[in-house]
Amino acid sequence: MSTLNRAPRRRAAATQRARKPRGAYHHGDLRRALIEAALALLKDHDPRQLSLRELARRAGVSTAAPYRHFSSKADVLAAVAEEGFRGLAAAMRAQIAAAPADPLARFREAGVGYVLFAHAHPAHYRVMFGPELVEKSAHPDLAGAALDAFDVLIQAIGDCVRAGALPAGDTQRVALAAWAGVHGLASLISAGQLEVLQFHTRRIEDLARDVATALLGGVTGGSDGR
Amino acid sequence: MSTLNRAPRRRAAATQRARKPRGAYHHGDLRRALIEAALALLKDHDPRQLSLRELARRAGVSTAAPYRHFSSKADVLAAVAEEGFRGLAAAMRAQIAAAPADPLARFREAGVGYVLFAHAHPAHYRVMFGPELVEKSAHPDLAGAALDAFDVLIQAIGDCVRAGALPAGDTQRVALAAWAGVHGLASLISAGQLEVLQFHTRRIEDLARDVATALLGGVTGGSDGR
DNA sequence: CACCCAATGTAAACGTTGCTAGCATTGTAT
DNA sequence: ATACAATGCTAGCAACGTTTACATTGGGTG
Repeated sequence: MSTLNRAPRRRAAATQRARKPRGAYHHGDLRRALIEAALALLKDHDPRQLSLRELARRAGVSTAAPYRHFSSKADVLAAVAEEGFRGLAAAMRAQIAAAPADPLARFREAGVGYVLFAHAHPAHYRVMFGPELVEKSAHPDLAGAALDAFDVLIQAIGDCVRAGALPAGDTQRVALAAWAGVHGLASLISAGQLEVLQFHTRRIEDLARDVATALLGGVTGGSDGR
Repeated sequence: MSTLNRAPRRRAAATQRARKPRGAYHHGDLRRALIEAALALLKDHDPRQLSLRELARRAGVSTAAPYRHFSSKADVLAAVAEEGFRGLAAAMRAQIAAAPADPLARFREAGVGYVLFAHAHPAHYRVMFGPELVEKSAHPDLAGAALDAFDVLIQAIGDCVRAGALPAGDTQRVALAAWAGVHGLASLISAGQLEVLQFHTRRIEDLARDVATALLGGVTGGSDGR
């Protein structure tokens, strides 16, 4: 008789926020408002329940209005993801800025920043890498922002190479391994996989530093960073 | 919300009510048929367009029939993901079986197997880690299958420790780093991110081995495997 | 200033989805 | 043979993404 959690009757909406500046017919910057609404929603909701209609509601416009600014829902998500990649790059840069001058340590902290961003904005992160936007090439701005973020890692690696801390000629390979490592951890976190594996007791930042350190020094026994 | 219609409690593998064969009205094993239909669909379609109604259509039953066997769409996806984790574990074990006896090499090949599975079944992989199933704890069988897959890595690491190739006492940390690394690469692949970063020219297996090797030996200069 | 038209909003509708309610049919245990 | 639990069906709801046709606006041109 366990009465499993039945899906609750579709949330009775009534979240209308007649966000209308001075009763204007024209909104002013609906495009921006929609993105903002999406970002706000993602702060504490699954990406699933991010619907175009809900965004329109929050912006105080009709359900068809968004189509004047975006060609599809995927297009909105692409814009949202683009912002996400900018935030991701910023998070990495911030973490680097707070690190010592040692280039290897800075490289590692870039990874930590990456994971911290994903942990701080899990829903946003899921949009960035979720299944709705597999074909990134259809959204050039998105691809550009993603490349920019990736570039932070490339730069950090370049600094290491220049300082002689990493072998030259390997940048791409190292960058891929680094990206994979931090993205993997971030992804496991935002997918709730860590709890399944019972890692939830550790602090995220420590886990991130562990993984980054392992990547740098190797798992076999490298006693490098840290 | 009377909710008398609960899915029948699922027996652990041992017993099963004799599966009824054909019959025009009763399907026989709808549960199985729905999962199979989902797997077939995922072979060449996005997880997005995997709808319960479509599965019902393919199984030749009405749109409400699936609810006799699953309590929600998420429940179906959980079953599908569960199969996925079994396949993932099998892929790792297969790759290990084809590797030399050296435990470190076997550990690395487990990672390669992981990535190859994700590359071979991207849509399935996306279901396994996608946003629909964030709360895995609601699906105990799923969590169990995921843990089983994780266990392949743990075992491989254990072998390394016993052979003295990895320091003892670090298993969890090493396992997390390894899982993060391979999952990250797999995830980047199945999210189409590699094309954005212009890695598409390389063979997946080589990329996987690169990352796995980097994880083992460290990026700083480890000249380990390969 | 008057006008026009492109940009931007609205309303209504279509088809699809997840899910529920109530009823029909079946296989099996009594 | 019959009762009953399991399992199917039809119909319907609310929400969604998207399109179409129409309404309102404001900036640029006469």
